[in-house]
Amino acid sequence: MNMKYSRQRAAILSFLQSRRDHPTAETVYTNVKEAFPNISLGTVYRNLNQLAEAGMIAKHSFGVLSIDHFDYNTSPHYHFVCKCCNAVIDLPMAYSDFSSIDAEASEGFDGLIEEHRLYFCGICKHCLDKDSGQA
Amino acid sequence: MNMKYSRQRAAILSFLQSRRDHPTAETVYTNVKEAFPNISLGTVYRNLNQLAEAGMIAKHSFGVLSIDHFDYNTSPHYHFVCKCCNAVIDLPMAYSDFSSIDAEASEGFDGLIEEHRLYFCGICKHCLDKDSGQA
DNA sequence: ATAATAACAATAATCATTACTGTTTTAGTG
DNA sequence: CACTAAAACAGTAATGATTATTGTTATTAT
Repeated sequence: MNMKYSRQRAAILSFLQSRRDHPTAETVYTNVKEAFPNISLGTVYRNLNQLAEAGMIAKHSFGVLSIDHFDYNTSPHYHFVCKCCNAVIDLPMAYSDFSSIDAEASEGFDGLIEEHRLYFCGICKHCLDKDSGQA
Repeated sequence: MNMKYSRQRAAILSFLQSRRDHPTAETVYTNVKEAFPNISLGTVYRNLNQLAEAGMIAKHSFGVLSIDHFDYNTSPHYHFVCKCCNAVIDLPMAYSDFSSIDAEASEGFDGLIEEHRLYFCGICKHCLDKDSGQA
């Protein structure tokens, strides 16, 4: 589990830190490629997964999307996914508002509930404006 | 959009109806194969998606799982995913208990929230019993 | 019975992600 | 500072679930 420093990983982490829009591995790749022209997509995936496993970033897999998204913000919060442009957006709603949800779900259930996964779907502001202009 | 009858689709639907455990396309395939030995996996996928689009079954994609699951029960309800055996289990918790969650999430958010996706993760009864026996 | 079209089986293609291979970096030790 | 073991790299091949394509068969309405 010894994690050695690498300039590529530092660049990946620093890029993620600069973004609020939960980039995909592909997006990280094309951006970090500017500083490291022959970085490999596999390297990006490997480092993103390592960083996520170390708890330094978060990896979000939404059922409605086929691509994973990565987030520098590891504090628990909820997301919104636009079914129109597939954007992933942070919600202002506090995580603590639903902290009791696991206990509620446990009632009448035999297994051990450890966590919940919750996100919201709809149409983002940008797509709403765009579509109303077309109608 | 005209949907013609097919014995294969009827068999797929009838198999799903007989199960409460949200089978995967692969499981549907191997089971329907008994009555239709040369049915194709592509046929199973196509029909499952058609049935889901027609609202006759539900398709569940969980971010923690890489495989889709299909459900004859289309009434909205929540699920539990075992991180040990990957089983998908219905929860007794009523869907209506969280019907106001979309409105809560909308507060302070610009876009249009149309639905939420919620499921729970942990360890199922079966795996809990199995693991305690090993320790 | 016929003809239009949906569905089929078989197979190839897609796409995100992971695994493999031989080389290069890193970091700890003398 | 050289040396060495382990980790990381670039490049590329493989994986696995799902979707698309193709030529044939089944369904349904006239």
